[in-house]
Amino acid sequence: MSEADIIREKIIMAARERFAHYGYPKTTIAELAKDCAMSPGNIYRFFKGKIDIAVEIARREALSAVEVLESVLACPHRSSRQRLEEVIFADLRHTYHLLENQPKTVELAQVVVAERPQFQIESLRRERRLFQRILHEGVACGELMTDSVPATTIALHAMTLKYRYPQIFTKQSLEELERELAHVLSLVMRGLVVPKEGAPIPATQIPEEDASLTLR
Amino acid sequence: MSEADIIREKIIMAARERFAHYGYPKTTIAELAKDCAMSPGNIYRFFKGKIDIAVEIARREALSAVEVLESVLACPHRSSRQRLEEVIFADLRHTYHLLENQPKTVELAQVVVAERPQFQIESLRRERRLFQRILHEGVACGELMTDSVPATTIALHAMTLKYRYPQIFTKQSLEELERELAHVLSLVMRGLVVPKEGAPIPATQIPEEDASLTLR
DNA sequence: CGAATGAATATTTTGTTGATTATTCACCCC
DNA sequence: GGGGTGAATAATCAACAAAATATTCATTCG
Repeated sequence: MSEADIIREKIIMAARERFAHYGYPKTTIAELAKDCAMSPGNIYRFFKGKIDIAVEIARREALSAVEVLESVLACPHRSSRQRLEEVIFADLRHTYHLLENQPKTVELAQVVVAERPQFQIESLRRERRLFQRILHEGVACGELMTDSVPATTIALHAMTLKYRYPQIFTKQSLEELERELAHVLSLVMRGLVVPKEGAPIPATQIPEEDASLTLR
Repeated sequence: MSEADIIREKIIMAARERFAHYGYPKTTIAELAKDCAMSPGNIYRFFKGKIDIAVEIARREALSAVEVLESVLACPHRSSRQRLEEVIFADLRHTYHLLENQPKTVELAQVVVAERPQFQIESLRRERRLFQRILHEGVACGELMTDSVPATTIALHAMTLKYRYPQIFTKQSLEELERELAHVLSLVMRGLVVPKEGAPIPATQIPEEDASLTLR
């Protein structure tokens, strides 16, 4: 790691602290500079502007969130259906807890999205890719059936939109949202899962909160 | 209709005009009063406040929108599946066109919802009831299958959320949204429709724009 | 000469004031 | 006295000024 990268990290760490404690707008470049024992001007040798520091922090946050979700893929003894369901539930819980407990992190994300719409598009794309991989696997091993994996991915993603931005739409509690999501998934799975020997497709069960899937 | 009701109507009509032309915030009570050849104070004998005039207008708008959708119920020669699909497509198109062509109407709705959150809850409830009726019929006549009509209603409603507030989430064109919605509905219907004699459940076709289902 | 500074400038936010507008109410009219 | 008025008051908005902050860049430092 080059000298420059180390300084860059230092700035990011200082910003992470301040953004988390006081929020993005209340954090000034002058303060950040002081934290890093440098002049305000010097910050600009490492970042084009204040917003770019926020973008980098939000990008890492988003990447680590998807990585956690990806651990579901590696986990054996789970059907494709279970994987899909667990990923979607984990996502709901993660966002819900963020909204509840880390308002400053959410605020940061909102500022970044407002300034850089591309950021959200890419985050959503990453998540869709995860869905798509699970669907692909499921079709390959005969657990799932679909005409078109890409089309089903988009449909699945659109159908679960509400559970990706909870609280924005409703004031429902996490419990309500989970119950509702279970119904949504039950319905979807009836059209997606290959039935086993005449047995009907069972309803979705709300999975256990898995600590390893809970961020932070 | 009592004398008071007639005056009330006069105020509503005048407000409708002005709200549509100049928007809610730019319309003053004084102007409204002048339009109705009365004093500003007299308006308050018919409405508790300015916002209540907007609520009444929005309420009528919402009721007439649902009424138009209800005409699908009366229409014969259509399966329950078709009815559900047509209602959801009509809703998407209606909202999309509103957003595109009647920004002032949308603004009015936003003001009302901001001030009276209950308004939105009730509008959504009305729509859900419509879904529920179609589902009920479909189950009764053996076209649809579900464990629980109420649960499926809620699920269906949640899954199609994106198409009820298009443009708010994405910048997709109506054509894209319709294609996407068709995929969503295809997937859902596979879990909802009773198959006919071993024949697979066909994919959803994007219905014709039906002039009688297009408001205004 | 590249790295860093901090004063100078541009932009954004905040605060203040005056004007506009919503709402009330004491009073009038038929 | 029910139906209405319009001036008085309260609340909100808009325009502007002041302050704070982001960003730049000529200059200094090592």
